[in-house]
Amino acid sequence: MKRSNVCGELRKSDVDKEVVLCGWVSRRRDHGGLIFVDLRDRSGIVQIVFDEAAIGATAFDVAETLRNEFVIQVTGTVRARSEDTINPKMDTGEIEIVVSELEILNRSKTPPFYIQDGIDVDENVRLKYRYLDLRRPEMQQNLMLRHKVTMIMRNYLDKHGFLEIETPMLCRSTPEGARDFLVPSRLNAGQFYALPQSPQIFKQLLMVSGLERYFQIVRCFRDEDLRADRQPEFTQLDIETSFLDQNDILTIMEGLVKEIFESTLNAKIETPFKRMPWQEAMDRFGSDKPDLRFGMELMDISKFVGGSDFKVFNSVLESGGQIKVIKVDGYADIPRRELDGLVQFVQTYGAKGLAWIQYSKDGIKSPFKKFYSDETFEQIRVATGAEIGDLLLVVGDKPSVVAQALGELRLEMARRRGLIDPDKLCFLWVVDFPMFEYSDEDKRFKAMHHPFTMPRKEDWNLLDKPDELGKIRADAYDIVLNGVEVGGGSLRIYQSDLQQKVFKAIGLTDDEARAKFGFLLDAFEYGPPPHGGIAFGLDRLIMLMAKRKSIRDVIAFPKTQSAIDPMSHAPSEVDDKQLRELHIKTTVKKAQQ
RNA sequence: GGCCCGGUAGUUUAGUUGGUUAGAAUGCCGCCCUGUCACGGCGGAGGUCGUCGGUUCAAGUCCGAUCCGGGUCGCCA
Repeated sequence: MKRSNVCGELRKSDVDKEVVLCGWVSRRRDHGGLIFVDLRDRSGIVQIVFDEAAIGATAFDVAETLRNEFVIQVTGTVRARSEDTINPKMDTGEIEIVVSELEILNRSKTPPFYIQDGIDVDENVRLKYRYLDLRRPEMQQNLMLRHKVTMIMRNYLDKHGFLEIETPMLCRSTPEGARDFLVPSRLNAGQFYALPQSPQIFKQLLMVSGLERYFQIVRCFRDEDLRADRQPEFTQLDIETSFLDQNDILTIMEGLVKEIFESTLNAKIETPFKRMPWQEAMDRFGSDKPDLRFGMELMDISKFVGGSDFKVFNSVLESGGQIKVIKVDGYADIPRRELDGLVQFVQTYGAKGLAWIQYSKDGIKSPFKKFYSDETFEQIRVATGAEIGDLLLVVGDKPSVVAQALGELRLEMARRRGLIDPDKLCFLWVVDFPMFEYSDEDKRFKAMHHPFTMPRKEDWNLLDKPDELGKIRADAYDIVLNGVEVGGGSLRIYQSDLQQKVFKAIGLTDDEARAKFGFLLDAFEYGPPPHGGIAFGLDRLIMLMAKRKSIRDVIAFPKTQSAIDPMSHAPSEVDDKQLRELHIKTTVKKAQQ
C-alpha cells in the first residue's frame, strides 16, 4: 500500500476513509492496552491510535516498541473523536486514525533534544544536529516561507519581463569593499579566484549586452566578522534594469514587496512607500535605516545652549559639532542607575558622554543645571515639546557621532519603554545618499555605495571641487523595513567621462582604474544603456517575515559566529597533496604542530 | 583586534561566606495502566563540574592561563 495522505491535511470530512500515512513518531502515550502516537510529517501532526483489541496482540507488541523519531507507515481508518476528546490545539484535533497495520520503516537513536517548537537548547547543539533541528515544525515553516517568497519573486519578475541569468562564482578579486574569499588556482600557479561579494559588475555587463532586465537569486560571499544578521555566505535577489529611471525601479520593487507580503503573511501593504532623503533620515532619526514604527525623533538644541559657561557644550559647538536630544515621554523619574547605564551605552558608539534634563514634578534635574537659567530650560522644554514628567537625553559631539549615539539610544529607549509594535510593517525608501564619504583611516573620500553609482545630475558640477565632494548626492536608494536595511541599489554611471571624474574623486588614477575595472571600462566604450538596479537581502527579509531574531533560523545550514559549521566541521585542514597541487606551501600548518 | 556574558547528567539548569554523598526538571531504561494529547503511577541508571596549573587540610566555588560558544564595537564599497 502506498502513502495516501499527509498527516496535517486530515479533517472531519475525511471520517471513515482508509488512509496510509508515513512519518516520524513525535510523541507516544502508552496506556497499557491503548497507545496514542502523534505522527508527524512535513504537513503537520495527527494522532494515531493503537488499540490492542482491534489490531491484535502481535502487531500491538510491535507498537509497544515504538520510540520517538522512529519512521513508520500505518494503515488505518479516520475516526471522529468523541466530543470530550477533541484537541482544539491541533489542526487535526477533531479526528484520529485507528491503526490496522503498522510497519516500522526505520528506528532512531534518542535525539539530543525534543523535536518540537519553542525548545530552549543551545544553538551550537542545534547546529551540530541541524538535520534534527530542521525536523522541527517552526524551522520547516521558515524554509517553506522562504520557498514561497522566492517563487513569488521568480513569477513576479518573469511577468515583468526579467530574465534569470547566472553569473560566475569564480571571479577576479576586486580589492574595493569587503574582504574577498579567495580560491587558489591549480592551473595557474600563484593566482587566485575570488568568490563574488555580489554580481555587480556582471549584471552591469548584461545591461551592456542588451538583456535589459536581469535578476538572479544568488549566493554572495564576504569574509568579514559575523553577526546575528550576517553570514559569510548569504543570498540576495539581485536585479538590474535598462532604460528605467529611479522612480520606475522603485515602483516595480514596491509591487514585488507588496505581493510577497500580501500573499504570504496576509498583510495589507500600502504603496507607494514613504521616501525620505538620507540627510533627513540622519537629522531626524540618527540613522540611514530609521525604524518608523515609533517617534522619539532627534531634536537640535544647539541654539539654546551655546555661548554659556558650560565648557563641554561650547567646545563641541566651536568645533562644528551639535547638541541634540531625544525625548522619552513620562520617564523623568528614571532611576539614577539606569542613567549611568545609558552613559556607558552611548560610549560604545563613540560619544564621550551623555547628559540629560529631567522635567520632574519636583523641578528640573540636570548635570548642567547650574550653567543655564530657568528660562533656558523652559525654552528647551517648549521647543522640544517636553511636558512635566518627560526626560530629555542629550548628546553633544560631531554630527556623525551624535547621529549614531542618539540613533542607537532612540532604539534602545523604545525597546525599554515598549514603544515598538511588533506587528507593524513600516517600509521606507531612503534616497539621495551621499556619493562619497570621507575615510579618516585612508585620508580620502570613498564611494559610499560603489564607484559606479550615478551622482545626481544637479551635483555633477561639484565633482571638480575637492572640498565639495561630501555634498554630492547620488541616485542611490535603500529599502528599509522596521529599521532593517533589506535592500539597496542605485542608478549607474554609463558615461565614461563622468566615470573618470568619479574615479579621480576617490583618488584612483586612470591606470589604477584600468587595472581594477578595465574590462568594465572597455565594455562601456560600446554603447552601454542607462541602467540601474537593486539587491534585496533574502535572508534578512525572510528573518523579518518569520519574526526571528537571527538569520540562522531561516538558512538551512548556517555557520556560527566564528564562521564554522559544527555539523560538518567546515572549514577543515586538507592534505599536503592538495596544497601542493594548489602551489601553496605548508609551512604555517607545520609550525603549529 | 577591543569590550561584555557564558561553559555543571542527553537537554535546560540550582549550587550560599570554599566544607563532608553536586540537587532539580525533562529526557532515557524497567514494571504497571483502554481516552491521552506536556498522559499518569512506582522503581532505576546517568556527572573527568570545558581544559591545564596554582592557593588551601579541603575547590563546581578563589587565583592564573588556555580552549570553546554567544553578544557587541571596529569591520561589513
